Amino acid sequence: MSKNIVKNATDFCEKNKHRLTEPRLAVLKIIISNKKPLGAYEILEKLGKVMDNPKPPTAYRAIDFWQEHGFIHRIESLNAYMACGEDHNHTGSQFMVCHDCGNVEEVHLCHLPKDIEQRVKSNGFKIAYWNAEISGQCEKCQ
Amino acid sequence: MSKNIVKNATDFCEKNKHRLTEPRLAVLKIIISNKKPLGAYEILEKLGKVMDNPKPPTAYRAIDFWQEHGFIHRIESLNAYMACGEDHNHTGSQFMVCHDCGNVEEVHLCHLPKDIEQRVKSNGFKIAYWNAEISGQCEKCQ
DNA sequence: ATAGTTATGTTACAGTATAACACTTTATAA
DNA sequence: TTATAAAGTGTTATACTGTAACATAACTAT
Repeated sequence: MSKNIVKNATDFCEKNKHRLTEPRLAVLKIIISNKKPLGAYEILEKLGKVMDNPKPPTAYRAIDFWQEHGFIHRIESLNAYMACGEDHNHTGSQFMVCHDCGNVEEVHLCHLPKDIEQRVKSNGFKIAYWNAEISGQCEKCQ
Repeated sequence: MSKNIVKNATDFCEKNKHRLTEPRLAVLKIIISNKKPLGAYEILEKLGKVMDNPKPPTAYRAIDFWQEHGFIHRIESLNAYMACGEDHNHTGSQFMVCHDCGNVEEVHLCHLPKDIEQRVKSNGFKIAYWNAEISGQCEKCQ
């Protein structure tokens, strides 16, 4: 599973002539190997166990890179990042966030639900992508 | 319109025995009187024209107060706050965010769209509220 | 080889948010 | 009616999150 993401990322970089550099690979692995979303400075700290004294921009650049290309998502309400749970590339992301245990699970929907789409289109708005965060209690915490 | 919100807020405070203090009222008015969402430090700066040298917690406390009670919403992707565009109280908020002009418009949907609800329920997740930010281009910017 | 491009290393700082504690105001009730 | 509790503010300091800017290195393609 994690291996699969790394494989996909490697292929992606080759195909698109992006460099799979040390900080990029390390940051991706750190994010993949955590079930819960990680803050940038948590990532940076873990990165420090693998690189010599990395600075914030090193972490942020790698985070931005993977995010731009859809391998990780940012959970806005937590200022945190986690691996994309889908196997295909997509911009925009939807999550269930458990406010008891902090677990976050992706609920990806390829298409904007009709109800919203209708409302948005009636405003003449042209959708690029959409993010949603659904807060509540996960099954385990009930 | 703005008057209406202040009226609603005043009534709300009376009914619920919350105090409509100077910083609270001033912050609400500042947010109401701006069409676009404002950052906390923008609010703080404007607050400084009405109060003597207010500090961040003064602004944040008032912001948190109105947000908790549904009078304003936070736009996570912008770290900014704007008045609720609906006339009724609701937690959770949905917005269209124009990435050209920066305008933000509320598209409130009382109920979570069926597609999402189904996905979420199939995960055994209990929804408390949900936020969405739809990015794209507003009508004017096309 | 050399130029152009992509990416990193580093310093410094900007922007966002909160902990903690002393003080004031308001409501409650002994 | 004063004492007490509860709600809210003032203030200092600091924590957390993110980026600008510039020098250097590593690939790419002639």
